[in-house]
Amino acid sequence: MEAILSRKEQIEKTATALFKSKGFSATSMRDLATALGIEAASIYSHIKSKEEILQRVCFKMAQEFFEAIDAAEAQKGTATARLKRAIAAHVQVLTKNTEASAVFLHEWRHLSEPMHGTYLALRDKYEARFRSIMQAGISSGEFSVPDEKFAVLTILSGLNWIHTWYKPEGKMAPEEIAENLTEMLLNGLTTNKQALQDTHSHLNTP
Amino acid sequence: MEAILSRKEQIEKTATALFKSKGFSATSMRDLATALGIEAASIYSHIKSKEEILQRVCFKMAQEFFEAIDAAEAQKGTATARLKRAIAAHVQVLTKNTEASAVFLHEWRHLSEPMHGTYLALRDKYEARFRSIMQAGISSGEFSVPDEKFAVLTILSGLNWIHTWYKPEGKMAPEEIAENLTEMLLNGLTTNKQALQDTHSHLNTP
DNA sequence: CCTACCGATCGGTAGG
DNA sequence: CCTACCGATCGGTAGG
Repeated sequence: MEAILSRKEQIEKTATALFKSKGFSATSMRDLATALGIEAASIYSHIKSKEEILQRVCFKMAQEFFEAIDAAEAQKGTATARLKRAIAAHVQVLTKNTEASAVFLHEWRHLSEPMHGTYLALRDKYEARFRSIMQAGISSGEFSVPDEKFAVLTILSGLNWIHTWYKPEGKMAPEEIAENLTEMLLNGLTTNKQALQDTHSHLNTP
Repeated sequence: MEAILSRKEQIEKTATALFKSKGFSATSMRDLATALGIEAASIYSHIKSKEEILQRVCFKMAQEFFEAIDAAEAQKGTATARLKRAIAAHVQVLTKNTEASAVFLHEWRHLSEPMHGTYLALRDKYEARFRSIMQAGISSGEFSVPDEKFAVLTILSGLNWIHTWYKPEGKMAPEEIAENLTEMLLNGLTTNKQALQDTHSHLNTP
């Protein structure tokens, strides 16, 4: 199951690991060359620039996320079911590519124009997919939420920290992570929905 | 209400804004000097090194977060009430210092040892405060959660994206943000807790 | 893929 | 706070 990587793919993979751990700007082409066991100048036989690597990683991951949500939304169902599938799909992509996901989520701001703008537009398009599920759930009465955009961003931020700790050999499988997150985000922490009212009770106190 | 800033404070404030927007590594002392209207060499009359600025920002914010949670936990109450206050306190600190918060949350990895280790230890201590509230809530039956550490990190990640969009002049006030987040995290999205069961129904289907 | 090298820029210091 | 400057390192190119 070990894929044979072309030199270009090796460069991308090694660079992704370095970009994640040191950040794009703090990673030099000499760092990358050393990690690959070659000279810095040799890298340029395979790629045009340092930024090209970042572009490839960012847009490859964008594509993966879109393909995953396309698959998740291919089946119909209640908004709840669709949201659950979208979350699971997102978690699958994140856990399958933790390093590339970290770069995708944190290093994109080092893209120069027009790629920087393209990235932001794609991100908004992706978030819009979640927003439309959210709207459907609000219309159908499945969801009750203060602000739909706010809710979507809270959900996504609840998903996007996974790459910071997920390890394939860890005790939690991707499906389990997705299930736990869905449970928390859809049903909340409290055992009964009245519990929160307690914190407002002082309003009724003389 | 405009505080008069010492030159050192001006340097820190300007550097914080640059570190947030460009990242620590991509911000040069010449960038900082230009933003301040002085020469790069002059900065060193006030600070010892570029990293010293980062250290000061990171540990000043750490202190603010601890002071806030100390205040939030000074009053007793149910775990639900304490969690709600801890969330509100965290949101207050985040919204009052969006730029410093961004640096605190994203640029700390550029700290060198031993500060890097100190930072991580402080972060764990802070998370432990939330974990202990979570444990109390589980013991008392207020909370039902798959994994307590997982739940805490999901909550914090749901809070820590706020700095990316919050504007003091925006339509949502910090208290409102805290309330919306608490509502979402404690009660979830769904109008009734049975809704999620629908997505499991295929298990019972022949 | 390497040697040899480029101009630019980096964080920081000396000395006033 | 400035001028003048340091050695180190940067991303990248020429030419093989």
